[in-house]
Amino acid sequence: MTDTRPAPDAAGQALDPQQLGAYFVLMEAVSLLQHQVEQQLRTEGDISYVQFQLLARLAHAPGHLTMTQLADGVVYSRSGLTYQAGLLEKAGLITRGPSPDDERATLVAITEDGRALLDRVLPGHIQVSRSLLFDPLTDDDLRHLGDIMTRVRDHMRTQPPRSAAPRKRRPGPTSPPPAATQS
Amino acid sequence: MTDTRPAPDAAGQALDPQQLGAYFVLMEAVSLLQHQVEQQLRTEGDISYVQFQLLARLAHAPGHLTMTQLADGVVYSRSGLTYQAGLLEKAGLITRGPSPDDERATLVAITEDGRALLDRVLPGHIQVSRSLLFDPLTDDDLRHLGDIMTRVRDHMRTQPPRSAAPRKRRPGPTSPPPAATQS
DNA sequence: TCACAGTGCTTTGAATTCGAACATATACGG
DNA sequence: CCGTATATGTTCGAATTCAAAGCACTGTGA
Repeated sequence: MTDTRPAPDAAGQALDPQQLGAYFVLMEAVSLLQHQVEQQLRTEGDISYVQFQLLARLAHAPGHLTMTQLADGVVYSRSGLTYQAGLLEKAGLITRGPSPDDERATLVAITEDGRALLDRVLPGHIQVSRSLLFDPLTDDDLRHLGDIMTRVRDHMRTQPPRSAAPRKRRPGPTSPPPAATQS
Repeated sequence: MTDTRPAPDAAGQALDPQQLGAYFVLMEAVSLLQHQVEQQLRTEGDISYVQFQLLARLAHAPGHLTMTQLADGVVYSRSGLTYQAGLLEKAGLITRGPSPDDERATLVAITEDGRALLDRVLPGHIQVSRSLLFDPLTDDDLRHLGDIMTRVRDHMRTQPPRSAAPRKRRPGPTSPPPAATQS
């Protein structure tokens, strides 16, 4: 076998096969889960997983949310959100209106129909998740999994800019050259 | 099924809030991770995550793989794989050829250029994964995560057929299939 | 040999997604 | 008060994805 394994640049360690394996199996399992979940949502509520996420976040939000807040919460590009919001508004599941404070902002809220749809699909959604994800896990596994992923999520949320924000507020300790975009 | 009618608002659900939380945070964290990883692969190797997965699987495979084997391994529709294989072949990263045994089968293999590309992007790929995923985790966390997701993956792999849309059991209005679905 | 079901892959059409460019609105410095 | 930079949302074009339909081959039974 050709062992073409060039030593990684400077800082390179031989990659932990255990880390690599955990990472790959994580991505694979989530992909599988997402496919099944998507199919379930489409069958029962005729919505996609993204739309489900949007509705769920709006349902849990206190009042209205701006488009950017919503996109950030769901890990989504703003243009993609515009598209989905158009669909959801046309379906009567959400409302879009101007903000009294900022003329440029658009406030989004869920409608009663949206809440009803969410309530209708949620049980089945949970059932699928349970049979695929929770079934082979013990309570301890589940607690550990939630704990682990929460830490990972929080860690990632502090690191990178999301959606398309070039620089909202980025206290980067090692990013002095913001690539002077001046003319 | 019919008595599951909890209050629409938060709180009272027959659904485990802990399960739900673990599930949601899992999906969110993986989404974030995938976005970052995708960006890294695009920057360093000008490939998508799917293409990276395909190359990685081919690199680890003993010889050639059929399209279906490859699609199943990567959680992918076969038509989508045709598209990506076309791109990868055009880029000279893989080869497609007929099978000596089955005329209808297409055997796929990675080229030297493909291996070289993989070796070039892998270190950066691992670095991103490490800084985002492994960094906030202990070795024990990582071991547990790999174990958990492996079990979940295996569990899901036994349940539903992926990619290969079961054309075997066509639920036609006539001629009920006489079962006996054996491999 | 022939018909027919089963398998492997590709083509097609529609839907979804993102990044870049755009129009508008706000904040800041002079 | 103007001029520039920044923020917000939308539009546009390109890329990607999937399911359904189609084509080609295989294997089995009559």
